[in-house]
Amino acid sequence: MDILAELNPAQKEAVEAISGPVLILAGPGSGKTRVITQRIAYLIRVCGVSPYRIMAVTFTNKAAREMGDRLFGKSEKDPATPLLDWSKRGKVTLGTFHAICARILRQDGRAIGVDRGFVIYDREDQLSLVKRSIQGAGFDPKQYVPSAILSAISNAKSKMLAPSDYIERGSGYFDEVVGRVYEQYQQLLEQSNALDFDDLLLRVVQLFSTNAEVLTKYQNRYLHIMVDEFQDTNLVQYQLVKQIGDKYRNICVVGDPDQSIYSWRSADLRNILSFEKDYPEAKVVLLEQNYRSTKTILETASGIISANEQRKPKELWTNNEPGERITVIGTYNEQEEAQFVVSEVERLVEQGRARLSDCAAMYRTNAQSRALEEAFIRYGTPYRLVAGTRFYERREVKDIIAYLRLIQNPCDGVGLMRIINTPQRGIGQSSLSQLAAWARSRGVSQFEALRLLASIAEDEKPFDIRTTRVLVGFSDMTKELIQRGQELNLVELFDLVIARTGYKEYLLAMSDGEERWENVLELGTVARQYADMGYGEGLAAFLEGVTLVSDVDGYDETEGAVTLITLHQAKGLEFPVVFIVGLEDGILPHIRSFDDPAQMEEERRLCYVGVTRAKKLVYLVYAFRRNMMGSSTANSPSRFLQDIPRHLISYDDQYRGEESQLATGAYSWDSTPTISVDLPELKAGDCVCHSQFGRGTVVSCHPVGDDSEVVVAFRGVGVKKLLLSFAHLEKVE
DNA sequence: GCCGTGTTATTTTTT
DNA sequence: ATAACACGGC
Repeated sequence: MDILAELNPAQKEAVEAISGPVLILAGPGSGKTRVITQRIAYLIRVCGVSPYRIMAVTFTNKAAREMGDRLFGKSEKDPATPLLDWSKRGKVTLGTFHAICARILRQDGRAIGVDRGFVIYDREDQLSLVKRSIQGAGFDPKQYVPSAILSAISNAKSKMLAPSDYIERGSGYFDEVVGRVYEQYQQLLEQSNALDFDDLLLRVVQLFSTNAEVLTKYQNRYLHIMVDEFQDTNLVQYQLVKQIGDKYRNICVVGDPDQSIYSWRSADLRNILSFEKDYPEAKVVLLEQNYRSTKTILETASGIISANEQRKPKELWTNNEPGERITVIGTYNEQEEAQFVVSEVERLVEQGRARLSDCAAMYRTNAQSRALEEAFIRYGTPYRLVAGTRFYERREVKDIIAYLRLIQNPCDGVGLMRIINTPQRGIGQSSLSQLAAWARSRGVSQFEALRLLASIAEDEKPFDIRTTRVLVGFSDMTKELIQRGQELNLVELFDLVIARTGYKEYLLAMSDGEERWENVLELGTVARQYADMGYGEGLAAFLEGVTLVSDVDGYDETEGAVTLITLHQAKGLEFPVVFIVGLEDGILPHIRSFDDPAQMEEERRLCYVGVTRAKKLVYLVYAFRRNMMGSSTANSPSRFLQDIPRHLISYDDQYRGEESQLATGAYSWDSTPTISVDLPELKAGDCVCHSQFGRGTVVSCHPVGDDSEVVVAFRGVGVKKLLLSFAHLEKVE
């Protein structure tokens, strides 16, 4: 197969420009992922570059996996003809910055004192460490918001400021506090043999700048480096690319300034400018032809983004059909908004114009998903929430992970504190502070203190008999787990942890215990994938995997359900039908960005990203009233709507400012059920089956208009209110 | 030390 | 509206 066939001239240019730095500015839907994959294939197949010498950095794990699938096939016997042999998969360095850096540090971190067994702290772990650091630095933990301090610390790290730099540069009281806490925080991290997300990157930069030998090794290896979503990289990431690519300078970065939406995570658009400055010989390729959207959608998006002032104008164009006009619609409140989305989806599906999986509803904040979910449940329309309570953030999942983490790395202080009394074993606050004080007086970590406690003679124990007994009991248990861990594979170890801690019984005693236990079992399924790796190796790989996952990683577009997703998560995805809800001033743009023009522009880009996800149909929905945190507020339609040329909108008489037209019922949709199968007669106590929720028992059933509202308690799911005509309930005997 | 109740902050987005 | 958190009684 000719790799260059079916590429347009600009894409071809981007693929063929293999020597020297390249900057690809790629508009939405311009085939940039395709260009990157073809480029890799071209390097290997046509130019004879060893796959081992290529690094490709993606924004999410999912993007990495997909790129791998496209290049090498999904499995050894993938029927689709991939561009390259399956055997070459795994030879290309392919992953997120964080995953790649974790790998480098396991390999070579020793050179700067990073122990091979390090664990990675996620945001929750970080927050708990910040709380401890606030205290450790001598401040009142109630006086400061840990998340604010954490984000200041993370910001500092993204700018490569060490605690001492930060304290030196800081001005004012808050900076002083942050600096001191940062100092403590970093110290605690080191004691715990742990790295946070920022450290993963930072330590590699440090490794490379202090250790010429290691740097040279990587520089010699990576003949070609490619970075996707370059507009969302931060300073450290840029530094990293520069370091590794410095020898061959075959660096290809791909991005779109208009889709930069992560400045709050310290992503810095200036990286694109710096690139042009640092690599003046760089070839710049513009990908401006859009293959994704209709003309109407593209023009809508252009209308929205053109209003940004800090921006280089560019000309996107498409050969696609003009398509249908977009729909702008005002509803009374978020319930009506959600109802509109569901009924419109149902209408499109009935008319055969879309499948459920073709549709996505996007929103600015996670909280907005609730109203949508409720409507989808009531109508019985299958949906898929991309980030509910995230699986790996669930308490029970994190507990088990903490046990496993402690086995890999007994220094893990945050993990230890998490599980030392979970399940409860009588180690309360006072025991803990005694232990902490004793550990400090001995100059050892708390975990070491436990070991020490177990070993000293009965009559010399520093605590009372009861406290000592529980602490030593815990110490013995972890000791056993760590020892047995040496000879067990991950699944056996997993089971042993649960058996030895009584975790199952602990969960099942809770009211929602079954559901939680299922989550633990689910985690066990994940662990199974690592069972055939050697001890340590499997455990480390598992822990790394579960910490670096993102929500979109588990997202599967083939599922027969509507996607509910934040605008941020939607980046890089596409759908035939897109609903953006909450198009109101205060939501999108978000109220927190009102006072900063730069942030305001980012909100606009976010809106742009949403619209450009769509292939065929776009619905922009806003609500007149919205309940937020308990109270109801009235919002005006988003200012972004005003920048859409009128002739592109099919239903635009709503938001011209006349409040009377915003009343409920200003639009209509078919509220009568169109499916006229024989509905089952249901009464309390009946067993029913639902396509999504499975088996359940009817709690109550009463008529509402010519329909019935059924309340069902689903096993392991909870109690749901459903409309009989929509829910597709089947009666089970 | 545990468990219940009342109080409070929380919500912008996440590798 | 909800969940984490603090406080007080057992």
